[in-house]
Amino acid sequence: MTISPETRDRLTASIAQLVRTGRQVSTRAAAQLYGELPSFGWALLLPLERDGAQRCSSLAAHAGIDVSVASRQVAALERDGHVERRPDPDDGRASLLSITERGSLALAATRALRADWALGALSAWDETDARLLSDLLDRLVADLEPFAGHRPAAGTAVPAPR
Amino acid sequence: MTISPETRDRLTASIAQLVRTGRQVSTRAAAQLYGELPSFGWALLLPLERDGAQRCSSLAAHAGIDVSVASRQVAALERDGHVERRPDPDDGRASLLSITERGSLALAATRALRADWALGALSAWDETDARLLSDLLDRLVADLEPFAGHRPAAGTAVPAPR
DNA sequence: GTGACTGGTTGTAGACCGCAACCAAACTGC
DNA sequence: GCAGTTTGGTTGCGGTCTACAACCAGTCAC
Repeated sequence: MTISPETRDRLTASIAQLVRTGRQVSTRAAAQLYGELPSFGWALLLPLERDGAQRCSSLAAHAGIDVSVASRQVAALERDGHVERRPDPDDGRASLLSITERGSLALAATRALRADWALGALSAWDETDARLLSDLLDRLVADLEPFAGHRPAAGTAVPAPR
Repeated sequence: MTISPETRDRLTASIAQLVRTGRQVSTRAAAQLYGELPSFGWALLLPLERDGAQRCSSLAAHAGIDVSVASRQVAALERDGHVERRPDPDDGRASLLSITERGSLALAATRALRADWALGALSAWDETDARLLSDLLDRLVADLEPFAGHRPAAGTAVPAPR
């Protein structure tokens, strides 16, 4: 036995609520969270800045989205000059994407905006609670991951989605 | 000062990750989470079952979506016989929505499916951790709420989204 | 009764998403 | 080296979820 049905319901309700609120915040407080970047800019530019130039498929995997989606988003970022593309020397089919000066600046600006915003939204939190929540969330995400990513492998407890 | 920048970044990253994973789970594990209901069925039928017949606008507010969206979703549920509509005796413009027998059964079936699913996904959790996380999440949602709901009131620290 | 208000519906449009089809480069075997 | 297959990426298309604006009809104030 793991957790009681009541607690399970409460927990799933809390999660659902957070997901919903998160979506709303990200549309309402868009200016504070995105800056001049499009909504997906953060998720794509951050790995580029942190891990250096990489392929479109790598970004897609990292962001947990389909390559086709990443392709379009990257194209948009490239149009806006936040990202630049050069042919991969090791493989003529692929492109290596890297963040531009302009992209770095935009990312930094967005980071600062987010910091300000978080300062207001999380003012009631102290260090230990925040860390505790973060740890628990990471654990939860890790447990949920198998049900999210890569479509269910054959023979798993997870039947085909439809 | 509230929490350190590092912790703040970590926490926001954890939240973003949960939101993303949550979205993926809800598409991948759709069959386990929704049953025969459409994706929005849970959010609408649950309040109807718990609080009894109510108006469309009430459901919308509860679910945190626009009335127009709720109206369409309710129409779909009504077409499928999960919900029925009768004129509000107190106000001829409004309809009172209530869950039907069929809706109740579908909701119960979905609830059972979810219980099974959660049993697997949350098998590593114990009661105290789950409660703790749930409490922290609720607190977080409460702090985020002002930035989510009702468009920013004039004179608030939150400028117009765009 | 006339005018303002309000609950709800519908038209329209935008943001994301994934799948399928496709192109071109790269690898494989012979 | 040349068919046949695999692989990185792009594009076409359709579906879902969302909000806003325009609108209709019933209600309320006076």
